[in-house]
Amino acid sequence: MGKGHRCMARAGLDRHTLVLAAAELADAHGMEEVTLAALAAKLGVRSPSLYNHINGLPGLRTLLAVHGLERLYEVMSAATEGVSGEAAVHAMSQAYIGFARQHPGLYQTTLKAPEQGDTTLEAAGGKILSLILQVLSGFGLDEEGKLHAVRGLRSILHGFSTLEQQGGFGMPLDLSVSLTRLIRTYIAGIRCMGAEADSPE
Amino acid sequence: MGKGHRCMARAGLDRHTLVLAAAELADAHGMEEVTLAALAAKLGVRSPSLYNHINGLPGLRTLLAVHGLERLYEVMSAATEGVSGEAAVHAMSQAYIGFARQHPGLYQTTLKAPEQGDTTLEAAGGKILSLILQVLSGFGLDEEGKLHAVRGLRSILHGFSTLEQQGGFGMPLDLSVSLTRLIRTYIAGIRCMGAEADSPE
DNA sequence: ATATTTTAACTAATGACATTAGTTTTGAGG
DNA sequence: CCTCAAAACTAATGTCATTAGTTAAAATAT
Repeated sequence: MGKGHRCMARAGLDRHTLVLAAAELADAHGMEEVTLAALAAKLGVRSPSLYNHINGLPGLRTLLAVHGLERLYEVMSAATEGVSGEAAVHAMSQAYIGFARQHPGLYQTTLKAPEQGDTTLEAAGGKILSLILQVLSGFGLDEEGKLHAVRGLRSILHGFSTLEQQGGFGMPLDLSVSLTRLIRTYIAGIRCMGAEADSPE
Repeated sequence: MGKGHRCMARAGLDRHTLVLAAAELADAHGMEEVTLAALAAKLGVRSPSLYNHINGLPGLRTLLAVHGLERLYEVMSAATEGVSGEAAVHAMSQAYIGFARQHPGLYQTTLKAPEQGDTTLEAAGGKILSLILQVLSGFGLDEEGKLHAVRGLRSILHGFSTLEQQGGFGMPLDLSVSLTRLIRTYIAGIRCMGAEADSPE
């Protein structure tokens, strides 16, 4: 139904519409500007009306996190389709960084809220974890080694994304080259260390 | 007139005191709780009084970032004193992660504000960059390779810190082991790749 | 010592925001 | 047509940052 100009018909909002609009705000203006006031203005309603669909600003942030993780999983999963080994790691990494570049605000929300008992959020994160685990198969790592490697790769990808986005890399040096080299170096390390003994520090 | 000396009136506040108090707030309760209202309450004054010393909340955040970077540089520098090679990389990394663990709020501010023209902030970041560059010497990297490696190591350290702090690592696996393995793997990668040709992607 | 200047503190006021409570209106089902 | 739950609204409260203008104390000059 049409968007009334005044205090007219219902706006026909639902939770999903709110999340999509909030994601647009986040990517366009940054997460600081994702306020209920701005979201309500964008949707043509008053702020309190949003409470019919979401659980306040914290609730919206959680929904954004889940949405972001699901979208992130999609691009990562699509990128690794039919690829394996080192090529899969590179493809997945490019997809991850690309997502963060294309959706800076939404990406930021994905790390926000590890609330306890939020099964949807945990599930969304779990799918990404499984995907990375799968991509890291075939490098001769045992189960524990794979888990450590997942942490390593996630650290690399998240750290690179964050530093890139807020200009932490001030040096005039090609970012794509940096990323490719970083991933290649990490994989080479996994390969080179595979044969060695696990020397304690 | 000479402006080199301080003139303290009633409560004896100055910029440094404010920054220290704000850093305590940040580490104790998180950056969201670092408000001018909370800071003023902690210091026993009213919020507007703080404007005599800082440039509003954005100014305070910038000061916190500089302070955090300087403290971070101190621990990183101290850790690498008299060490070199792989041991220096490990020591520096442990110091970095340790700082982030001990000062979660202050660490968070160090990435916050890359404002333009802020020379003190750039200087503080530059010192850390130089230190990492120095630690990465002696691995047979050329100049460009070293710059890429700095980006890599910073990504690793920042990504690991962030994910660790907000519980992104949900798995029941020793964090110290993960970090040590990650650094060791990265260094091994640098070593193993040193001889190879720079194959394009 | 007294006067002047500087400045750090204050009070008061404004505007943005989130949130709650209570009210009206809408749209769908009986 | 009537009823009812949901979705929108208005009104109100409280927190926060920020600005303007005031007061008083410390530092400095006379």
